[in-house]
Amino acid sequence: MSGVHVSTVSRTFSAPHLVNTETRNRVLAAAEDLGYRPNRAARALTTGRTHNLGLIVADIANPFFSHLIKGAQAHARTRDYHVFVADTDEDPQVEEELIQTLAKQVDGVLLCSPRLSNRVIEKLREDVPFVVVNRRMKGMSNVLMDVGSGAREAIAHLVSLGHSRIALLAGPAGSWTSKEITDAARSVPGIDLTVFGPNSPTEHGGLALAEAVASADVTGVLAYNDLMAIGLVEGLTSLGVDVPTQVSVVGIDDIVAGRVSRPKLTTVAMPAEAAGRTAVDLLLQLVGAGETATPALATLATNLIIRDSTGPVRHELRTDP
Amino acid sequence: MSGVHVSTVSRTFSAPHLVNTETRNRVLAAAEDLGYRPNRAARALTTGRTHNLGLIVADIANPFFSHLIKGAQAHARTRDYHVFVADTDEDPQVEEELIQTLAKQVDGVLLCSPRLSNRVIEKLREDVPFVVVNRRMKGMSNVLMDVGSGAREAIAHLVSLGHSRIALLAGPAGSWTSKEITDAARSVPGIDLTVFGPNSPTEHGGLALAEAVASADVTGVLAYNDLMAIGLVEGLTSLGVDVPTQVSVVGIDDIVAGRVSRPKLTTVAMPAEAAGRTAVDLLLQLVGAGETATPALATLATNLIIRDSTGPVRHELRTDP
DNA sequence: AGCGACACTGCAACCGGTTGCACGAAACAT
DNA sequence: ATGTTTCGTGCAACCGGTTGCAGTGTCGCT
Repeated sequence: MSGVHVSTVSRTFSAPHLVNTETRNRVLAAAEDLGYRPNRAARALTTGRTHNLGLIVADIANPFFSHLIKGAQAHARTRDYHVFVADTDEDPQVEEELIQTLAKQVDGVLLCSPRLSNRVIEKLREDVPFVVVNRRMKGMSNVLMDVGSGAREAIAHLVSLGHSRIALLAGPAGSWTSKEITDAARSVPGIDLTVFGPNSPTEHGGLALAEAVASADVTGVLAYNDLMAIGLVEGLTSLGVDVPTQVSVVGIDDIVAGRVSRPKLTTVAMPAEAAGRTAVDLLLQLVGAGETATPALATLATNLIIRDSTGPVRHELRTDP
Repeated sequence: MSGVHVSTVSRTFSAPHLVNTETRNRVLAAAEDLGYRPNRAARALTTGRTHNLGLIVADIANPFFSHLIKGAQAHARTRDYHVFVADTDEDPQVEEELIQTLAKQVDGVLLCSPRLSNRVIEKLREDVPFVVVNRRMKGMSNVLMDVGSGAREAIAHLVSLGHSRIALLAGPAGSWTSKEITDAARSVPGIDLTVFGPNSPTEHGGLALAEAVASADVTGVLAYNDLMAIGLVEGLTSLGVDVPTQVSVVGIDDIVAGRVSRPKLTTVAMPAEAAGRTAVDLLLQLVGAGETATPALATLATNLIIRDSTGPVRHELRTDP
């Protein structure tokens, strides 16, 4: 209605300095009037930039991921990007489909704790730039938590309390983090380690292991995440095994539920929000640089939070029957 | 490479019956070979259908929403739709921007527990079809939880335990659910109700109210959600007020943290996953029907789950000083 | 007055598909 | 053998923007 060519309208929004102030104002006024906003999808057709990022997680209900998501979304917003989140339900098949669908609708994808094989990820990478969180992949940008040293710290804590027979509840198959934790635990000398898994990384997964843990000859447990640890504690308690006097339990993640459950959960805190922010930074860097991009690696520190689910081993109760 | 016109390729994917079986196979083979997939965004330009839905929540870290999201995503997937989730951080401003950006990239939006005013929502509605969850809006499709009767049931439970001086911890300003709960509570005869709020619907929000609740002359509390209830219990406990012997607390939502916190939280369960599924159904119905759509209303039942955070009032302790 | 520089703005091709229409060939009917 | 369908495919316009190029008008300078 302002009687100008579409290209002028276009420039008003994407290159304001190229259009006369007065014309621009007229266009803006008309746009305001008609409630017009440039169509991002159409723009993406020619520019190749959607100004959207995709974020894929295995389980949106896992509080660890929620915080990562919040960090990523808030940070992306400050860079005029939007983050679309999708949940794979721990299903590698769904994960792959999701990436392919997302590929053309976003400028880059944050892949968090993928369950896919490295090979498939390498292939998908041709379709869209990636930053992989919680998995080390050569030649790609990664955001990692130093979960190995977190696990070692947790086990050192158990050892310092006198525990030497320790169980490790592994996470899901395909999880890099789970492998990392397992390797770290195995590398600790002088302990007797039993590994259970792979398991579903949920409260239910922990609950299901209660009997096995109770009948195994262990006094300390490190779980793949807090959800499992909480489930385990619940299970042990209902079996009449007290935490921490009979078994000490350490989780990983530091989610709210761990702080309010009783006993309060000792855990390895993961900087989820920071990871989300960092991942967005690396991804935008990658997107901006195009083909020439150098993959970057960020490793974030973890730290042990000692609460009430761990305590000194009681030797007298653990003599032979 | 298969030597056919683009339009034939297009038809191979969007109208297979129009193309010769043999040609189709050749195209599909070539596509497979080149890793070609139709660009959804480009398709959307002409068809007006992106096959994407947007889902907007106030706080993705709230477990109630996580389950709603999972329900919606899983259900949408079976209809060949994808759901993009975005978090507003409880900020109406962000909520509005998000809707506008999403508007052209999705076929419809699920707006969950909006903080925006009805007026603004009515306006935004011209840009994109909506289904509003947890808010009654005339002329629009809604998915509601019968939170009013849930609240009445919760209060009846408290009354049956002998409580009559009851506190209500309201939710955030602008929340329809909060208003609904408050109205329901006020409509219960024979109790002495104190309303606190509006409050931040988080653990921290509940924690912050502990002192006020402790010094108010109440023996029963109904909180806007479990997160607040958990925070309140934490706060009361650290003030030396025991739950449930001195104060009984009821939450709303039935999140995991409530089941593992001690005492286990009595709560009004909300069918979050079902709500997500239902909302997707209504939205697709709306999208399919275009302008002629009749708005639908779905109300889902809630139910009281009695656990350990509520108990009989102890009259002897509550005599005057 | 004449000329180049500069600031705007319009033109048209393009992004990657979709779709109504037309056309040719094969199949069927008369 | 000829006329009529039917089927399969190509053509070209279009969706809503972006952008290189060219054209116009204004201004300053010699």
